[in-house]
Amino acid sequence: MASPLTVASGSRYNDINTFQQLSLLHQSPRLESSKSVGQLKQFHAFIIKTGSPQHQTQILYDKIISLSRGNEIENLSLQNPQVYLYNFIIQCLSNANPLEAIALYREMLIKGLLPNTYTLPYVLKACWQSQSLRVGQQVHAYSMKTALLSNVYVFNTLMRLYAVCGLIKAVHKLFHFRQHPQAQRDLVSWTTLIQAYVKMDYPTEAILSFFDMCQANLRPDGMILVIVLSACSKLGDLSLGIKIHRYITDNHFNLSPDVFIHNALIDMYLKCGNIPSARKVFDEMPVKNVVSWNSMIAGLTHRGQFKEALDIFRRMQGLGLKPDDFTLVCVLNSCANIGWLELGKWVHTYLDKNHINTDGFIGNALVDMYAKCGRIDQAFGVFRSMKCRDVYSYTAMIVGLAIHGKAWKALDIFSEMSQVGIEPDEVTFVGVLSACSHAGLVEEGCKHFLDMSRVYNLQPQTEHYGCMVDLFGRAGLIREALDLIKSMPLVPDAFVWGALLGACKIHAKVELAEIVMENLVRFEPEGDGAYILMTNIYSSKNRWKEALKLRKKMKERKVKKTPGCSLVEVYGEFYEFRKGDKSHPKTLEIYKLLDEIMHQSKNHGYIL
DNA sequence: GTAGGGTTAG
Repeated sequence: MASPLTVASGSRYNDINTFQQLSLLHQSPRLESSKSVGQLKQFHAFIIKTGSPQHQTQILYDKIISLSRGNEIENLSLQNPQVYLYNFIIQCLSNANPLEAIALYREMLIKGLLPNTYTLPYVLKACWQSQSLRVGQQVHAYSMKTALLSNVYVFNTLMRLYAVCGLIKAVHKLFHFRQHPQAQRDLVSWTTLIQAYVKMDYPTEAILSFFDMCQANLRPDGMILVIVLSACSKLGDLSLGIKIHRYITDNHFNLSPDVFIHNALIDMYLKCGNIPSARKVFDEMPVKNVVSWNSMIAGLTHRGQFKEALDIFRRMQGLGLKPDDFTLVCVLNSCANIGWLELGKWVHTYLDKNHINTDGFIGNALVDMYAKCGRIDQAFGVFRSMKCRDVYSYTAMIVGLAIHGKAWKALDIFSEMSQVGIEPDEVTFVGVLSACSHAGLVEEGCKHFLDMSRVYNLQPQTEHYGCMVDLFGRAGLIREALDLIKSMPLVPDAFVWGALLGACKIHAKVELAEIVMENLVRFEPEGDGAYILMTNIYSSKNRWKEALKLRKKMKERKVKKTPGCSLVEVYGEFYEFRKGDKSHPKTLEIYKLLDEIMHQSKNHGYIL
């Protein structure tokens, strides 16, 4: 006779295959009249098979509780009907109501029922869902006492608990613990270990474990290769990535249509800086999904290829594919970087039209886009309309206000941030300090710089020292700027020396500039900024000989001057202009208009 | 009836 569990995939319920029908089923009296565990099992299997939404399992749970209070349980032929029912209910609740699931597990123990290898994985899942690590550790102890830990499902789920809680040492210890060698380790155990390393930012350990796994004669599957590729991405190790790619192609475990592998390859090639290979995988993959497009767009954005990223987005739209949150965040990021306000506004309208929630990533990206595209008021509007604001939202707003020279407003937002209890991070302080420096707020800048370590336990990095040097330098406090550099616990880098050289230019400190210049060239031998700035300093003092000498030195050292470039977008078309550029067909009209703007600016009192 | 996958920000 067939087991009742096979019925769900058999003939009896084949006609029921949608959630709507499932929901009707729950409202029908059929379940109420289920008087045997056999029928319950059928429903159970059915619900698991169809992935019923949580509110429906809640309905089922209530019904089962009422059933189990009846006498039917006593008449059942199952070995352990009560444990079975508890397992089932705990499983149903482990997502939607994990604390209740844990309470039921405790109830089982109090009643003297023995949890089995099915119970513990569900309870452990409830533990990470409800962040109940302590309970998880109790389950760990119980599993050792009862030898249930030797079951590979219990073992793997326990590893996952520690991985989800970020306890990488506990994951490692559990995996390698020699005192319970009876614990089986399968491909899932290795996957959990390797993924935990990747998630916790230990990509080298992930790769080493992968090699250990291969040594142990386990054959990797598609899932583990995806994780290993993401470790290569994190390492930026192209040659390793290529080796894994070759391994996949040579062994092609029927993986050729695996969209996950292809997406991971695209991400790996882009993060490792090989754009042509990423494009090749993308163009040749047989099946693409939205993540394939997102990986391309995100990867190109990450590499600073904003126009190319938006070209991919246009191709996606041309094919009528629907973008998701990831796509739109990347698109907004590219818009922010090239100043394409019109496309950014289009994304905003799209979000409104499709009733997409602008909290979280999307809202933060909108704030950043508007601020960087020069629309600080709109940025502020979006910021205020967000129901949930996090450290990223506040930072985007503060940095935006700093760029626009609205220092006091930036400081207001910063104090609002601490009032609502959101902790600033290092980037927030870059915004705060640069706001102070642009507005010449020396006292406020010093206070916030000291607060970083005193109040927020954040160690200033070279960017923060750079901001402070800039702040002192602009205010003419060269002595203070020099003292700060001398007191630095870090080696001053190009950011710091560059700020000081800028100050030398403003205040015409030629001798100091010469010393700073030497330092700066040591850090950035290929950079042209220091040479240009220094040449300008000599020229401003009419020391033409030195200026010429420096230009000659630049030539000798083969330092090339990067031409300044402006990017203007008109109706979706981009126009690039370089110094003295006369390549545009409407050059005459453009220069005429520029002259007019210069003239009017001078009339309004601007010094050009 | 149980466990493991890729892409996003300042």
